[in-house]
Amino acid sequence: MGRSPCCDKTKVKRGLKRCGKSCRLRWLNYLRPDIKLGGFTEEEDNIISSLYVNIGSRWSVIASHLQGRTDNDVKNHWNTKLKKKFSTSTRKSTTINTTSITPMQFSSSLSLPKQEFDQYQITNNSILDYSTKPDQQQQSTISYSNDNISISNSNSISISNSVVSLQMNQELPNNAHPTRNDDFASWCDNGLVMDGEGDLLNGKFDFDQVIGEVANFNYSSQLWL
DNA sequence: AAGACACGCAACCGCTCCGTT
DNA sequence: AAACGGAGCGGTTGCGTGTCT
Repeated sequence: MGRSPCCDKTKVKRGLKRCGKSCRLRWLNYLRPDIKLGGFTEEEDNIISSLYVNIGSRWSVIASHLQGRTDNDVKNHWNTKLKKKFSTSTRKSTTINTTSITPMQFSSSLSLPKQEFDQYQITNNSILDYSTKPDQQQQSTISYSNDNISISNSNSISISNSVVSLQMNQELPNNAHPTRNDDFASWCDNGLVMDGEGDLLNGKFDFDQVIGEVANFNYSSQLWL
């Protein structure tokens, strides 16, 4: 037996033949007065990309992080523009070995300015290098003027704000990995640390291990932004 | 000038979830 | 507990418009 259509347009009397469901959708996606149309900012692009890396195509969750944007709008924007931009940028990024699971060793303390994404990504690569190239562990000290991140010798990282993180890894289906307490949290591109629901986190994070570009950690304290 | 092609985006389709009966 | 219906969601389509040849 076939499935019944979502609405019966033969009963719609005139005009564009919109049923109740179509009207509702049009209101939600287009006519609502608080909706922003077009013109995505660089910051919005970054948030969308970051969330997509972490939680996948959960457009409603992603849209909930962008004021005035609908899931449909975000989805269209991703499919038409960001997907290409994103695949181009990840092709250029450093390839990281994802097969080895290596305890993360930090030999330096560092802090990072939230705004300076480029510098931060360089820093991330350096951190990853520590996990994949043990012979270089003692060689670098990185520091910045602000104190958004600090890393100690005891495999823990403190995050005082929502900050930039590790580059995406296309070889993994999802950048979120379970921690010991069965919750999820991960780094992502462009300044966010979030859990499996896409909620942003800050607080103190204790690393268990690093798998490629993904860090497993327990967060001993967490604040919802 | 016109046909082909690419792109952006509103809307549709069909599925799942969840509250109600 | 089961059935039902509405709401919400993500994938996809189709149309209008712009660009290229």
